[in-house]
Amino acid sequence: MITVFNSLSRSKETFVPSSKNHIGMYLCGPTVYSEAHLGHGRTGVSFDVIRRWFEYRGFNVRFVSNVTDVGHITTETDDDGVDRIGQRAKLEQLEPMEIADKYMWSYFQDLAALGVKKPSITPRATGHILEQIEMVQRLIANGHAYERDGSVYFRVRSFPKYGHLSGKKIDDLEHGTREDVREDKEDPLDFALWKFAEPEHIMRWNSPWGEGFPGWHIECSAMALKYLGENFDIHAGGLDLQFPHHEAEIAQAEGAGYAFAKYWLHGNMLTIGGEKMSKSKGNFITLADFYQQKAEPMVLRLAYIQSHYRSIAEIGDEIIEGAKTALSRLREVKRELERRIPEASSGENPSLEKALEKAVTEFEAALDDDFNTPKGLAAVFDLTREVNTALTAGTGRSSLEKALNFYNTFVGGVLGLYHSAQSTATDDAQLLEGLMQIAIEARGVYRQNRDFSRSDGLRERLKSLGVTLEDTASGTRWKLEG
RNA sequence: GGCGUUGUAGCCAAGUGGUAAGGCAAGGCUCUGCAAAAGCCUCAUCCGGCGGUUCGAAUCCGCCCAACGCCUCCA
Repeated sequence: MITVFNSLSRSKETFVPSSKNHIGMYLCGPTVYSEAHLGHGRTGVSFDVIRRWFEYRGFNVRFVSNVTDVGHITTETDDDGVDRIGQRAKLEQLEPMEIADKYMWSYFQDLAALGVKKPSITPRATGHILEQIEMVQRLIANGHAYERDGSVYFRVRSFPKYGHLSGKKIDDLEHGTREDVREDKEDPLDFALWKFAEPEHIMRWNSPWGEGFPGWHIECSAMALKYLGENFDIHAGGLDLQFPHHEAEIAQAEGAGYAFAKYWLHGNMLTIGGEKMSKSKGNFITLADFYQQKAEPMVLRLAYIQSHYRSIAEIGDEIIEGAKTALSRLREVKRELERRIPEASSGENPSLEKALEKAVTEFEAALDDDFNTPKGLAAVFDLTREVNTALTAGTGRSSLEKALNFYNTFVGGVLGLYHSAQSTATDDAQLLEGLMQIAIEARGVYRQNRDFSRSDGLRERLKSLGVTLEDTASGTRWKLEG
């Protein structure tokens, strides 16, 4: 039984899928007008693990995650509000669509490096203009929307549930709203479904209301309904999208007469120096820079997973350093299992069997409980100590095989921590292995002759190239980095 | 101003009524030619502060302090 924290009820609920073994899940993706940063990575990884957990539990997940490639206006109230994609296009002297494509692909690449699985479907807003127009028409017909000078607005007051998801009262909102509102709206709360395109606006489409472009919120409603149908299971996104984006999505979908998502999941933000990392604050670190300057992607993935997806997470250098060591521990135990299993004596190792049973039980309970990855990791590390002890004894092959299976299933399959970025070509890997054997043999001769200055010198030179040698009872082995 | 979240060891982070998981760092030890890896041991009488409820609270209630988030584009 899986329990999920549903933002709609603000409490943990038993997850009841809409059909026995199929789950529909929608995740709001980014607007692709600049490089993805650590925050995008966190949301990607959080919901990737959640998706993988559902799959582990036997569900077939249709995971839809969009990319927003229409440039939306920065502020609705401001006349000098700019279209971010258009602005960037001018800056880089490219077509708006070139900007969208450029950053969409870099986003995919940065997330793929983190081991985030591809969505089942990645719809783009510009590819669903018709669906959005149709939805706006339905909203007008239902009395939830109205047209003004080529723009169409959602009539927030016509949808009493507006504010439920984020726990906001419409009347409180109004007080906080700035007074410099566009006069063409009936109510300052109303939001745009379709915007009239000023002559200088490049991205524009024909519509029943003239040339314009869709509002930000409508794409997700339209695309989620198109690919997941009514009443799908999960709608997810960053907490910063809860209001107004998700609130608007619900209003649009239900206002148009459709049932919408049953569970709303929100991932929390990342902070840097105690402050939220965001594009608007400019205090972000891009994923690409992180990989280049700080650590490999898997270190970041582990750092993310070490905190719960609903908690605020601070990503500092100390955490990254810690994650490096912890990741290496998880990799080493798996490698050592693979090395030692062929030569281990057959049979079971009773204490390891017991530890395995405990680890599986605890890991499953942790992930079933609103995807508690830090708790799941604790179970993994507890087991790791037991496995290393068993490896020293070198007995119980069948137990060691079970342990290896644990790492592959949970650490690799569910947590996704064994994804390797460096896809060294097979030929190169074989060459490297061969060369290393020669180096190790040569050093072995020095060691046999007790010529330690030479053997240590060799080890140092390899170390400076990023190759570490370890002398063990069963011979010398090597690994890259660290 | 409105709504909300958080405060657990040097750092990160679970726990959320029954007496403090896990990771990193630090110190000691075992093994080893040395190193690394691995293992063992140590490392919060205490969970922002003050009161209250209870046989019993980090966990529930109240007040206070601090930080952060949303209310505007944002994962």
